[in-house]
Amino acid sequence: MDNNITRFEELLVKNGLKRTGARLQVLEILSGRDSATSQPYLEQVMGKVVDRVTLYRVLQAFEEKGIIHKVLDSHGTANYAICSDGCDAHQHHDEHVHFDCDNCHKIYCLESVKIPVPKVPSGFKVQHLNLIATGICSACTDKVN
Amino acid sequence: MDNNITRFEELLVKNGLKRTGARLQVLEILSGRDSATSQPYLEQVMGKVVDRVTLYRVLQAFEEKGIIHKVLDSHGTANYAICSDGCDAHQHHDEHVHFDCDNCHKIYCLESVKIPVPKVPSGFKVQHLNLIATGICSACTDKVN
DNA sequence: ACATATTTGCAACATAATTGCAATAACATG
DNA sequence: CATGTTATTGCAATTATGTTGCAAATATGT
Repeated sequence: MDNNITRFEELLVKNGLKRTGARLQVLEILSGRDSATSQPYLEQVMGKVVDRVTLYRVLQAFEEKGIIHKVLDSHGTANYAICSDGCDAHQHHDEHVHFDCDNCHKIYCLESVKIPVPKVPSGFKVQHLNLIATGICSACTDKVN
Repeated sequence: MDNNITRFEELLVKNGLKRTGARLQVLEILSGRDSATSQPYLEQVMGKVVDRVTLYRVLQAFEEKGIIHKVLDSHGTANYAICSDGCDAHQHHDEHVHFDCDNCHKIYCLESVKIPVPKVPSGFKVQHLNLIATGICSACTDKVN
C-alpha cells in the first residue's frame, strides 16, 4: 500500500519535519504492527541502516510532535505506537489502556478502552492517567486452546 | 522511635534475611518518608556508607520477599515503597493507585484507592493492573494557595 | 568462641543514553 | 535546476545505569 508513503510525508510536513529516510522508515514499521514497538526492536531492525543516535532523536521528535506515544513496559523499556488522530505537539490524547502480554510480550493499545478515573483523595489534582494491564492477550489465549 | 528497629529486625528475620546495616538503613529511610523513594535518591543518601551494588541487591531481595514494591515513574526510574501488610514472597498486593506529582516529583502510594478494573476486549485476560496518575499533589496544591 | 552460610565491597564488564561537532541531505528560493 | 540555508545524520567520546564473579567480612546458630 504505497498510499502510506504520501500519508506519512504529509504527516511529517504538517509537523515541520523534513521527509527523511529514517523518519519514514520508523513510521512504516510502527504502522505495520498491531502493537507497540520496543526501541530495542527498532534498533535491531533499522540498526544496519540508521544510527542508534538518530533513532533516539527521531523517536524523541515524533513524541514531542504528538505523532507517536511512548509506553514503558514493566522493565522500563520504551515502546512506541502511532497516536490516533487528535494528538499534537501540545496535547497527547493517548489515555487508553495498554495491555502487556506476559506470554508474547506484545504491548497492545486498547484504543477503545478508556481508563476509568479513580477517586483520589481531596487535594490531589489528576492531570493524566496511565494504566497498564498485564495478562494474556487474545492471540495467546487462542493458541493455548 | 527506636521501636522501629526491632520491628524491622523482625521483618528481616521473618523473611530469612540477616539483620545487616544496609538493610536496616534502607528500611529506615523508606519508612521515614511519606512517598516512594527513588533508587538514585537512596544511592545518594547511602552512597558513602553502602556500595551501589549492595543497594541493588538489598532492594532486589526486599522486592522478592514482598517487603517493598517497585514503582516506575514516567522516566522509567525505579521508586520503592514499603508494602502494606499482606504481601509476601508469593504475592504482591500493591494494586493501589500511584500518584506522581508533576511539581515535587514525589510518588505517593494511595493505599486507599483501588485501581478500577477496565473492561477489556474479550479474549484478553487481565492478571495485574498498574495505574499511575500524574498531576499536582495535595501538598503542592496547598502551597500555591 | 567457632563453624557455616550469607552478605558485602571491589573491580571488571556490559548495556543504555547523551552530547558535540563535522559532514551530509532536504528544500525554499531565485 | 543550481545554490544557500537550515535541519538532520553519523561518528566518536562521554556519562549513566545495571550486572557478574569472587574474595573478604559479617551475622548467627551451636
